[in-house]
Amino acid sequence: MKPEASSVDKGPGAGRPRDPRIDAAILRAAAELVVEVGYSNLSLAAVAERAGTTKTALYRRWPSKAELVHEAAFAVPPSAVTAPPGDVAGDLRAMMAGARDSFTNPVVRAALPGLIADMAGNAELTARIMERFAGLFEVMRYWVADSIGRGDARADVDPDRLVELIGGATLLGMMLRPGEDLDGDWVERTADIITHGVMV
Amino acid sequence: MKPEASSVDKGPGAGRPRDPRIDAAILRAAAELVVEVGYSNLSLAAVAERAGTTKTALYRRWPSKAELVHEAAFAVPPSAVTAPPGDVAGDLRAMMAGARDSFTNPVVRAALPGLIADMAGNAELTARIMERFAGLFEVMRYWVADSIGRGDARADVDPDRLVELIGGATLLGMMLRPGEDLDGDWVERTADIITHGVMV
Amino acid sequence: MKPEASSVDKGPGAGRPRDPRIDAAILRAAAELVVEVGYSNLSLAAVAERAGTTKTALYRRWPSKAELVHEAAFAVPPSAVTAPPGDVAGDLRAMMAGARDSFTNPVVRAALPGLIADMAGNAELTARIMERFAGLFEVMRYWVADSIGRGDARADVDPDRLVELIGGATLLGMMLRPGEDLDGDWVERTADIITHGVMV
Amino acid sequence: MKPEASSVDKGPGAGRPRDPRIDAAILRAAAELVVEVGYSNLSLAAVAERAGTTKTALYRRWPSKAELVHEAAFAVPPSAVTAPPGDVAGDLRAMMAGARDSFTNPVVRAALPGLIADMAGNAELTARIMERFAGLFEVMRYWVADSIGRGDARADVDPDRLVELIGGATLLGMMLRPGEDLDGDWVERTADIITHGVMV
DNA sequence: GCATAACCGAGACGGTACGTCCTGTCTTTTA
DNA sequence: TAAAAGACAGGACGTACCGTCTCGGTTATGC
Repeated sequence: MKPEASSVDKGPGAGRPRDPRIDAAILRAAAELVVEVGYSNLSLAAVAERAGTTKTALYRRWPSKAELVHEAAFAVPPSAVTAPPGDVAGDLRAMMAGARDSFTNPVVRAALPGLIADMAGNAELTARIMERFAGLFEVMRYWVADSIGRGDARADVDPDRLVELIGGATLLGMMLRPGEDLDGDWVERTADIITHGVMV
Repeated sequence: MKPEASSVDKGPGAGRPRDPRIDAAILRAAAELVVEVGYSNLSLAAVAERAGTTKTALYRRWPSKAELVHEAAFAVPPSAVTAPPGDVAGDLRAMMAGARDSFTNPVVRAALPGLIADMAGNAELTARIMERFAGLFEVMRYWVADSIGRGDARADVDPDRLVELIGGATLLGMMLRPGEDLDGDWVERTADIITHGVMV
Repeated sequence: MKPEASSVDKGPGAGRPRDPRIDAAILRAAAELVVEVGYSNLSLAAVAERAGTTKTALYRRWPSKAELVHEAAFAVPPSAVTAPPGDVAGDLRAMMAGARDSFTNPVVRAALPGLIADMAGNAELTARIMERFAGLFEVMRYWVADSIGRGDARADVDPDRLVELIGGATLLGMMLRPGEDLDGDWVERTADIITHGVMV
Repeated sequence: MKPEASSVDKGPGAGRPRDPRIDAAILRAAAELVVEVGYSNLSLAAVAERAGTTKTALYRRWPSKAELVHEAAFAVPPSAVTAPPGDVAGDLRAMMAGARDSFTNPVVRAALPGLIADMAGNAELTARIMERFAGLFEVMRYWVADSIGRGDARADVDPDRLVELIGGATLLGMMLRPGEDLDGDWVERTADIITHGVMV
């Protein structure tokens, strides 16, 4: 049995079904532990123990620490912008705040640096993790097209670059401030530059 | 003997002096190996072996893998902008290209994700690595103040946010493209947004 | 359901009857595999797979690896001496050759050392395996009594010791020669000593 | 560093020397544990723990459980016959008792079945273990030649078969009696048969 | 000139985590 | 009920790395 990246169904099939409580217990244990000890000090044996199960059950579900932690950290993918009204400055500030909130989540914050390290040189893992954020790019493309259509944004604004700017600044800002969070002022000042960069 | 973060001189002192060729050989070996196998698969024993020396000599010089690789990767700190004339668009494009060039260096690219992981939760290491980039923030502050003074930049542009936007977008852009580099068009499109965000 | 040591019938009973072809397939697979990979490397999952069935069916029939292999190896219990005429030297040589033939069987040879190991500290298993050889002691007692009666054997020959000498020498001789077999000369020379030890 | 079968010296060499107390502690722990839990339940991690060291140190010294236990059990090789006077019956009885004493040693008794299993199919290990008993065959050859020379033994007695008979009967006798020992009567009765088999 | 201090190589040390394997049991669907 | 499939707990395996240490032996300086 090759482990599925996530514990998805694989047809009804025969055999004893996996106990879904074990899935949940492992994810919960991984989330707790990664916050407590950090990604690199996170041992899969410790996760299994806290989840009240064994390494065997864990490896049956996830092929690596990265896949497990990735799923534990991003159980709910970050949403870009929920309310899409026509206010460029407000929307960008909301996106910025959303990115800040996603990355500031304790589990994400503890897991992200390690995940980044494991992703490097593992294109497959990178792709799987990144597809979770694919929606963000899609939403941004619609938003930019809409803003241009309304005459609020310059015609040559590249939406993919915009995602990279917002996400990258948040990522780097978080890394530069171990211990502390990104406050409202930070969001304001960063969104301000981007807003002027987008507006017509 | 506590090892010095880098192999700086510590007075004449007595005793046999360190062989500087070993310093160089270790740094070279570390740079080569981190590119070949990646940060997490980099073993200090392997570095010592390729350098033709031993772990003992290595640990005498650097206290940890992170410190060693950090020094191997950033032997020359990245310069922000060399020619500082009064062209906002040109300057920002040059800074963007400079960041791109720094992060695209094979050794940096191979080492950075792992360094980020080791930095998390190690504020001391973070500080030491970050001080290498302190000059960037300083230069940016001067550049912004100058541009504002010339009436080319808006008065409320925050230079620190600007550094985070440029560096973060470059970092994230690199991470999203394992294998490929950031081309001129990428630099152009990203710098374009920032430029409009800065200009008055 | 406790499994029976061997797959004996347990009355007609209710429910679906066991498929006897599975019994045979498992025993054949166990015999083949123990020769190929040795006792300690023999996994019950592999036996089940080669037999075209599953561990469930296997464990329903035999409670442990030792019981299964024991039955696979000693499907036919070794006979002591088939023709019982009154020739001490000839009979002992025949017994010696019989022991040699039993232990030289490839399956027995591959299985025996592991079985010995599993028997140690498991008196119940030891008893079950040993009762398969109980007939040998019985036959030997008759044979010795008969030989003494005919005046061919000394009166104080202990038949149980005789069995241990013959079996033990064969066992040890086999162990000392991994790869090769015990030839006719070996049988001759060993039987010679015992014969003189028995004869009046 | 390939582990040496036994922790023999390998020249003066460089590097930190092995701590001989660790060798001793491991052997002692292995001897104790094999008696307590049996060979198959003996885990190398448990041996290391009881010895107050780690698996690493253990694997540095012995390549396998068999090699370690073999050395722990046969720290002193069994001597064949110490007093070699010219009494065939007495000498053989002494040899028999010596074999009995060797195999009855608690450590040997606990270790032997498992060792036998591991030896099977590992000719190299078999050879290494057997060479420890090579002296026995040598001594027996001298003893037989001497006895023949004195006219006490028949000329065609094969000394190697004699070793196999004595050792084999003891081995098998021990295996057939889990829990109990081989008593003086057993030695007497078995030696009696062999003595008559040898004497002229 | 010779002691001292720090270097160098080699490699063992305690410790920890890894990912795999196997055993014997249990739980499910299907026959 | 049995059969097939496969998950489950538990635990050993042998390997790899880390960062420290203990050696014997080698340079430099500095008294």
